[in-house]
Amino acid sequence: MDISQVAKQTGVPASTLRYYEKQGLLVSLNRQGARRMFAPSVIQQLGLIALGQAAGFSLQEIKVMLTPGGRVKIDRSLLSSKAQEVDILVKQLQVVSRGLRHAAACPAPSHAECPTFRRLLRDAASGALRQAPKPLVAGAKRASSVGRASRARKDE
Amino acid sequence: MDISQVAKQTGVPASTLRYYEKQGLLVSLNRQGARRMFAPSVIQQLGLIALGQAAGFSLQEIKVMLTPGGRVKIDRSLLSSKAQEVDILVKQLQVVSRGLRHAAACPAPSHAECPTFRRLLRDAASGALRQAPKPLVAGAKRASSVGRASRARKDE
DNA sequence: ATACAAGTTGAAGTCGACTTCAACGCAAGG
DNA sequence: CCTTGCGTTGAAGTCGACTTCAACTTGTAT
Repeated sequence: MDISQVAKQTGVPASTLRYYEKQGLLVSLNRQGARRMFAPSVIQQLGLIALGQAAGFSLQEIKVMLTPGGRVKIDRSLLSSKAQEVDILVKQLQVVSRGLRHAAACPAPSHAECPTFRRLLRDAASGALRQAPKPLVAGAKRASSVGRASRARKDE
Repeated sequence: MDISQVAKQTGVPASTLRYYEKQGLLVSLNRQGARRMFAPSVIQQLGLIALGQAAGFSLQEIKVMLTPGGRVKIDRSLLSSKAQEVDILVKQLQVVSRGLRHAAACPAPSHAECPTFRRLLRDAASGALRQAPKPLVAGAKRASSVGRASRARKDE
């Protein structure tokens, strides 16, 4: 598959694919002339990367988890500790969600006065922020829909 | 309270407080000479900001939600739609968590072969990333522990 | 053969949320 | 008086994950 095919199928822009390769997350090799040719497995690899990102791993962290071939070679304990982190984050976000809903519903003129809100605020502040794990779902504004992709983004 | 007191009590660095003020998220006024003096309510305001950030609002979004006095003045529907987004994110993260746990537990030599993993991968990739809402908990590497003071840590 | 779309590269730009820096102000204490 | 030390400012730097750009080279269709 050439770069634009991968881009179309996965929704990951070509520039990102090149970037990933430069960062060592992807291997393409077997170039046809100057052009990259990717093995079909690249789609799996991109899925892995997406999963890793969604879990809050940085690209560099993800990199050390992939063998050159793109297979998972991970330290299982690292993985499950990350899963725990994600779970913690989930709990914090649920608190946040409750906080938002309360703020939306509570008719109190000043939320600062409402004990419920104050508690949520404390939880959200000391909890949710204090030990925030990672940039979580950062830059992923659009793009990346590895599962399938009708039409991709225009790249450079 | 002067800036360093606020910093100590909240854990938010002075530079951040100045930054927030410059961005219009905080009001300090009543300066003593050249020095900022904050009303005690600033702590509440910082809590609100922390909550907003944890919910995935950008500082600018948070700004429009606070009246100059630091009170919530929010468009309630905006709030609850944000709460929904957070809920969606929570669901996605739960998928991610399951994916991580599976990867940690599954003995298959190649995860690419495991149907369970493939499914999780697809979900994580097309779901979790595709419509990620906001930078969520971005830069908050350390700092910000509004709920507790400089010493002694209790609960979480 | 020639045009043109698509690929390649390294370098630089972007974005958000801060941090760091240099240069300077000012009040209190030795 | 003069140092110490916190405070102030605007400007610039940082970080991660990309994107965009300029300048080319290639593959393919006509």
